[in-house]
Amino acid sequence: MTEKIVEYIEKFVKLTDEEKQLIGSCFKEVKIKKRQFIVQPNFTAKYRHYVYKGAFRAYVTADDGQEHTINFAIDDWWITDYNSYIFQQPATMFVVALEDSIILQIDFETEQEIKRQNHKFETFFRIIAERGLAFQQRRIISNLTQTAEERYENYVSKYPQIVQRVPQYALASFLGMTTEFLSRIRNKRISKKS
Amino acid sequence: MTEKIVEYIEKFVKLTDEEKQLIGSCFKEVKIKKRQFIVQPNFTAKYRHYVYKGAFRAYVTADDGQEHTINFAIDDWWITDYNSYIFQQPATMFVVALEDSIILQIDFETEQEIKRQNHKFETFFRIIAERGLAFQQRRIISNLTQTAEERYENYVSKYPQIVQRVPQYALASFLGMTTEFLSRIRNKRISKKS
DNA sequence: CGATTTTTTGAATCATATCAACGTACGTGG
DNA sequence: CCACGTACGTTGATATGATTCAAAAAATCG
Repeated sequence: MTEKIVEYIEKFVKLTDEEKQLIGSCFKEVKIKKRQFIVQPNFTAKYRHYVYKGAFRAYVTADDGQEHTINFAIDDWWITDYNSYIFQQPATMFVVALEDSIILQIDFETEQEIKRQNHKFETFFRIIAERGLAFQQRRIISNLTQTAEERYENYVSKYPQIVQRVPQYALASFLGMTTEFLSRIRNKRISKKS
Repeated sequence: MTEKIVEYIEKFVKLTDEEKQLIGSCFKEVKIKKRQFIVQPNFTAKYRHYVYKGAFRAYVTADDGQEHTINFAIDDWWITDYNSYIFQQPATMFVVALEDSIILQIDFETEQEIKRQNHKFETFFRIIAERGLAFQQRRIISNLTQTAEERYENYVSKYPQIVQRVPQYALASFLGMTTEFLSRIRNKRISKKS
């Protein structure tokens, strides 16, 4: 089961058989049922989660009770409350399974240890942090420059696999609009096409 | 001049005198005049810039010509188009000096080399990427959950030094609103206070 | 100083939210 | 495997936060 994550890591840094063995052993496989939480507010996020198979949604709830989706993660993506995990502070986000899923998780202490021990793992985590940074920068730009409809069209064309797998209210709150408005956008689009 | 950046790096990783010497020599000091660009669209961002003294603004221009501020950087902050720098692809952003400034810049190849050579530098850049990630996550949450007025109040209380130093139209576009609307918010606030 | 850039103000308009009600689909227990 | 309840998506009417445009006022700069 850890073969997949080793393969993933090898896309970024070449590993010896011994290193593959080591890094594989750092991750624990966990089955998560739909609607189960893997991160909750006020608890420190102890793990960084790699999605082996399944789908997750990270969100916050505003003062008025509304949920705002911060991120999605499906097969081969990572998810956690980074602010909580990196600084080992209480989380502000929920991370919940949208389907029955399998994750591979590494805990904070173990991650620190293997980064300290082996330059290659330090490099690997540096690379995924940088990629996350670039990814989020693109999202910030999209949010600032595009209308609700453009953000939706853009997201559908870039991440069709996610659009298909997540509930519409979650997608709407990710894109910064209400469920109702997203519904109207979709209907408009369908009637345009036909 | 490079003492300051070495001191900054030492906050995250302890260095020997030799390493201090080495990392200091990787940065080049450059004076930048107000309104001068250090990153421009279509050119690959060759450098990561540390602001020794001064103020910068990173922004994109949308199809309709409107400018949207992506980031600010003042003394002791870093700035570049990360998407361009990390992947060495053509930039989409401008980065411009808001005042006469002094920066310390490291070029992509040099950075790669010192990260490869010394575990500590790899660690350092991993840490700043992670912090950037956490920082941007907070911004995304703020944009999704708060009204224009709340975003402004929040930003003023967290980054008063920046609010004081950047033009209002730049701040407005950073916070995702028009200059006019920000002006109205500020006036409302002043009259409330008195 | 005059010229340019930035901020302010007012009025009209627009994109999106809200609220309420209804239709649909799904998953869960019997 | 059906039926029921809850979760999800749609639609219409109305409300509102924020934008747009235009023009004046204020601040900054050479």
